[in-house]
Amino acid sequence: MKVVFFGTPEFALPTLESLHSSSHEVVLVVSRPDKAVGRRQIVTPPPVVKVALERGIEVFQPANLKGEDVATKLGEFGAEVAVVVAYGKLIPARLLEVPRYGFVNLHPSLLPRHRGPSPIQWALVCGDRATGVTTMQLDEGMDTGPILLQERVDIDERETAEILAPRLAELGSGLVVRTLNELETGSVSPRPQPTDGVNTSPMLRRNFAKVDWSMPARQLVNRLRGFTPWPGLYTKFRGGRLKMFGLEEVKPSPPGSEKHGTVIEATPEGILVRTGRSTAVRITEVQREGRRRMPVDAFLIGERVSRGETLG
RNA sequence: CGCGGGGUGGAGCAGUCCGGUAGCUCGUUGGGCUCAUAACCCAAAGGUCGCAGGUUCAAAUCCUGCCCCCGCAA
Repeated sequence: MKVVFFGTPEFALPTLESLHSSSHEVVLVVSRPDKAVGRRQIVTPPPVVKVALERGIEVFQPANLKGEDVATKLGEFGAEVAVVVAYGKLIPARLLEVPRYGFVNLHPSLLPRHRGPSPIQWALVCGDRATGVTTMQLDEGMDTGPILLQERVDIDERETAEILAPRLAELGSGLVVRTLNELETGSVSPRPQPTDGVNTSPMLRRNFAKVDWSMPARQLVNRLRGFTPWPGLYTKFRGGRLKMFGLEEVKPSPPGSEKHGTVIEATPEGILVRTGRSTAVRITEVQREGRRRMPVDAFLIGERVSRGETLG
């Protein structure tokens, strides 16, 4: 099939690559405009654009999809199907009818769970033991379209979004190719999403990174897993930010009734901090502003932290 | 030119404003104490103070340029 690919960040790369080397033909890549990126604010094309150009695929980066030219473009390139993987903007309903096979979307969750913009992260934050990838037919709603294929994976207890995302990207790339194959042969048909277990999660925000020590330990650990590498998790420490990279639940919970965020103990093993519902966490890896990331024993040599000090 | 912090023995930091023999904690090595120890005591080794240039009698410290790391913001 002639495919128009909509995608922007790294997550979309495996699917683009898989399609490119499949029996289908990627005739056009639609991506978001270049933007200023990094510490120096250098205007850079999205990952998908870089790869598309390397593969000699035509690229289109409209500021928005509302204009007439997008539908025209799809027609021009003879698109039979559009594949959307983390494009970054809602596809206007008007466009959905243009390709014969419509728009196929890869969504990295087991829909209808974790609809919305950051399903991988929220699966971790929620402490899910499994997640997956879903291909679906886009409709005018937000991740509400009928399901085509779905594949489930277990989540490792220590896994972070940084590890899980590429795993799902890889898994999803295969699923997308399979979906197109089956659409072509007519061996798959869209079925409506179950009405049970619907759940929509919000976009991750920068301010989620500030730790709320009144949350129970387990939840904080899960948030760190989901928020790695972005937006991360930090607390206030002596007037600056202290990013946390290693966090574990302390079990059994040490007794005591300190206020949330109080240091119970600081040893080379870690900084024990009181958290919600009488739980506690152990911080094992940190990074101060302007400093390098380091294990907590190294941190404690330069910064004397003692019991009773409060964080946050 | 988006804002800002940092680069000092193996590790983490202080010293830089107000130039004048490089310091702290940890680690390492040797010795001691001890039934014993990751604990304690004593001693030692280990540094072109990111790189280059400049000012000065004298530069980690002041000036200029460059490299690298990081926080914020996007």
